[in-house]
Amino acid sequence: MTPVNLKSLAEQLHLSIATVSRALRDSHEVSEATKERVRALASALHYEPNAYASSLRRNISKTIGVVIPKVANHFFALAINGIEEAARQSGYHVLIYLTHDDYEREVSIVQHLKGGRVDGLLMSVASGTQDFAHLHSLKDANIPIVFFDRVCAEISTAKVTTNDYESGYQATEHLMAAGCQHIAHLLISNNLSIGQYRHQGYLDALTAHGLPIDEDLVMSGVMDNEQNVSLIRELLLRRPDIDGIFASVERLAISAYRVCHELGRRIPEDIKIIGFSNLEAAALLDPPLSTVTQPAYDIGREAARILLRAVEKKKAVLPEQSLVLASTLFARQSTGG
Amino acid sequence: MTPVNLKSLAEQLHLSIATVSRALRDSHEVSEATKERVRALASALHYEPNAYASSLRRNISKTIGVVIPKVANHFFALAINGIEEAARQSGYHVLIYLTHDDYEREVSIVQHLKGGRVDGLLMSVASGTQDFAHLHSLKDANIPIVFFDRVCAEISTAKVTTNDYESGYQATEHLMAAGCQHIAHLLISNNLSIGQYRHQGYLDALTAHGLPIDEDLVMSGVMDNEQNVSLIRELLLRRPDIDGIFASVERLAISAYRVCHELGRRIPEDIKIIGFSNLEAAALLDPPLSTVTQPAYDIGREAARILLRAVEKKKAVLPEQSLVLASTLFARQSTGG
DNA sequence: TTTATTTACGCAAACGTTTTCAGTAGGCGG
DNA sequence: CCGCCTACTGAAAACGTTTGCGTAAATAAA
Repeated sequence: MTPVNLKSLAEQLHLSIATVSRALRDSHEVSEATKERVRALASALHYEPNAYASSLRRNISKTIGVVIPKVANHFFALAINGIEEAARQSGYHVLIYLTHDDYEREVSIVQHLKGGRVDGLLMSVASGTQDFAHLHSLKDANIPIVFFDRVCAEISTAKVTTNDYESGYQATEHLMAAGCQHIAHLLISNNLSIGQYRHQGYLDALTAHGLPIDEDLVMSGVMDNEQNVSLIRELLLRRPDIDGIFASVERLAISAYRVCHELGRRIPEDIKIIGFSNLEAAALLDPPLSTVTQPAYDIGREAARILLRAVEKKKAVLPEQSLVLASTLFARQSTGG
Repeated sequence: MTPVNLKSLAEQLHLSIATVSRALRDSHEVSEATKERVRALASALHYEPNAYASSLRRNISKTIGVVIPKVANHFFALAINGIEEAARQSGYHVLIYLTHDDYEREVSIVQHLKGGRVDGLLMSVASGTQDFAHLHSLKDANIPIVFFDRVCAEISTAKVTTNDYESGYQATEHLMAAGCQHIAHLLISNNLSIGQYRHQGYLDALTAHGLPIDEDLVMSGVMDNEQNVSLIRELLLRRPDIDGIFASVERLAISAYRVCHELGRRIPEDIKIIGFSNLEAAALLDPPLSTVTQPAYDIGREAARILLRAVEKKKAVLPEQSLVLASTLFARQSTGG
């Protein structure tokens, strides 16, 4: 049971290792006849080049890392789909890491990745991340990084997002057009840039339409869903005047639904809800949920493409660049239909 | 800007490469004092060992591959979550590959993985896969494989599933208890073992309760959702006597909902529906969907644990072994409450 | 014919790590 | 003083691949 590697192939073909290697990489330095012989034997023996030897020698891993908070979330699942597609097309492999929105884990993951395991990194930062030293240090390790969705303003590199500000603005405007006067905003932990942009859209929309800004109507979600349900319940009980909810993240919209059902608030009669969401089943909810739907697959795919272009050109540091893909607002019954 | 590797560390410390390597791996052959010096410098310079050099030398990649049909599916998303957790705990990395239920892709992926990129493989087979040569050949490459959910009966190895037969039986029984007499079964492409088990449960439940078996009520889903909607519409129009639907895969339950809404069939008054599903929002659908919910996270985590144990022991081939984790039936309004 | 040039291949050195095998020094009993 | 053991360290050979350089033969240019 001799191993099937360049050496064994070379011996059987009475060629040197170098020639076999070159033949398999289709080098012009090898005659067509020889290439044919080599390829024939290689495929007969099911030769697969050792990825690690190749990576070590060429200092290229043909692998990208994807660091995201979670995967059990339709947005990220779709994004991974797009990433995998782009990677596959370019012959790259995809390593997945979940931070669970934990800063320590994020740091630890990034630190490990500097060992050369990946040629580049795609990332959506954890909501708890405030210090970006671990990300800065990637540049020293010559690893390009592209942020998607949850970008990091402090790092100058390429970023792919959706039009968070406009989407927040539109969603709020949509609620106002439906007659809402007291609109709550449920947002994700507020040190995330996307939360800030969406929130700014919400604020500006209110102001533009002459509604007062009331910070008491703004709620930051936490990690735990049950806790979010409690928080929303408290909010709705404390402020019975709330007649509209803008949830800028899917989980919070779902939690808001639960609370409304529980408290007997009718949607959309008593309270209207719109949420950022990629849920396929949004149209089947009771009632169908109006959504701002992000082009998650495209965001993932474009982020990966940008990263891969940089990797191929060995550009460790990407120019500050923002690609913004528009979200779509689907008006359904939860905002009056 | 000298690279920070064993060689540079050794030079700065006036030690040999060997000693530095041993110190970092906490070998007993190195004095505590030396270890301390080495560790101090290593962490000061943020030394990260080159994963590829290490993998090449030790013939161990500390990486497992996960090959699944898709990720934009709550079951697989949760499974990945469990897999990542188990892998992280053991210091392993996770490579993700999506087959999109395409046999050719599955073969190509598996073939590439034999290059030593992974120490082991977790897999849910594509629905189109009929030939298993590519999987058999993994044994030659010394790569252990563990199947989860969509297992492959032809390969003898460890498998982690849910109790598909019993779940199909229970779901069907649940519909009958709710008064259904003409129960359709929407199942995933029928060469998958899980589809067969669930279907057998359905059949046996019907027989056990004296209902006739009618093959015209059994529908195999396809890849495209829109096409599934058409198929279901045809079925319901052709057989207006259908008063219960057992969808043994989430997508088909969602599609069934769409068709019922479209055709004006009331759920549960006219037709009752239960589906395999991991959708968090199932309880918020219109009406709340009764589900058979699989322990997706646990399935992923346990499959990974079994695989990792084998990998650590360098057991390339795992004993035939089945771990069955029970699903839970949640009765909601779609079957009468 | 001689001299360039091309073509086709081999040698050997990397890449960074792990590990086997030796080797040195000091301590200790005899 | 000799031999031996222990404790530490170093030299060097792997792992499988890629690639700069050298070289022989074959072909083209002069």
